Amino acid sequence: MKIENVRDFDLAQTLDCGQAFRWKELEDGSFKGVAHGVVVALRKDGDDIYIDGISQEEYKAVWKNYFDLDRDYGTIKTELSKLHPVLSEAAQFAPGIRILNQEPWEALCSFIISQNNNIPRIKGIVERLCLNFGDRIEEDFYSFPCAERIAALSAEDLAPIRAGFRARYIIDGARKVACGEIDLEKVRTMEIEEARKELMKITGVGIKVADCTLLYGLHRLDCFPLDVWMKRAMAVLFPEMKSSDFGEYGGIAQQYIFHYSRMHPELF
DNA sequence: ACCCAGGAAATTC
DNA sequence: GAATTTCATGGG
Repeated sequence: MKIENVRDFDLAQTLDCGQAFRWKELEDGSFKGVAHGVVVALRKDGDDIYIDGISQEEYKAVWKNYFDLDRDYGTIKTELSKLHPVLSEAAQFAPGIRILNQEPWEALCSFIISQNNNIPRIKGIVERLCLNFGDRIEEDFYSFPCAERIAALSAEDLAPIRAGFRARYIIDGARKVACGEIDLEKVRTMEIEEARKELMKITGVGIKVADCTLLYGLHRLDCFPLDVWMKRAMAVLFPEMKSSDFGEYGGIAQQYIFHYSRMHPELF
C-alpha cells in the first residue's frame, strides 16, 4: 500500500515518543510492528508512506484510523502554537507526532505496566507478555494477548514476564474487561469524568493510567495525562497554565510537551 | 550500596 | 484527609 502526500507524520517521532511500546525500528529506518493481529512494515519516502502487509480494504478499515490520517495536524499545531510560545517550540521540535488509535485493551494493559517503571523495561515486559501469551504471527512477531486470554491466568502465571507488583493489576484489569464489567467501547463515549471513574474501578489504575488509556486507546484527544515529566514541565515551562487550558486537542499538546521534555532533561 | 523509573495502593499521621 | 511508605524489577 502506498499513501501519497501525508503531512505532519514522522514514523520515528510518532512510534517512539512514548505512546506505544511495540514498534521496532529496523536498520534501514523502516518500522515493523503488530496491531489488530497483523504485522506491518512501514516506510516513508518524502510525503509518501508505504505500508507493506495489508490490502486496500484493511487500510481503509483499520490503518488509516490507526495513524489518524484523516486529521489535519497542521491546523491543530497552528492553533495550539497560539496558546504558548514553549508549546509552539515543542510542536516544531517533533512536528511529525500523531496520536495513534491503539487498541483499547492494549493501551490499558500497557499503561498499567508503565507505572513506576522506565520505558525500556516497559517495552521488555510488554514484549514478554506477547511472546508468552499472544499468538505467533511470524518470526519474532506476536499478537497482543486479548483480555479474555489474560483473564484466564493467575498473577503467578505472569511470572515469566517479570512485571513485579503490576502482575495482579494486569489480571484484575483483564478480568474486569473480559467479563464485561468494564466495557471499553462504552467508556469511549462516556463523559470524561465518568470514563475515568469507570477505568479506575481496576486495581492499579489511577488518574494517570486512566487518562493514558483514554488518550492512546480510546482517542480522547482532550485528555492530558500528567506523569512525572509532565508535572515538571507544567511547573517549569507552563507555570501560568493548567491542563484544561489546552483545549479539545490537549492530548496532542501533551504529547509534544512530553516528548520535548524527555529530549531536553537539562531544562529541569 | 544506592537511586530512579510515563503510579497507585496501603499505611500512618 | 493529607503525607509518607511500600510495592518488583533492572539499569545506571
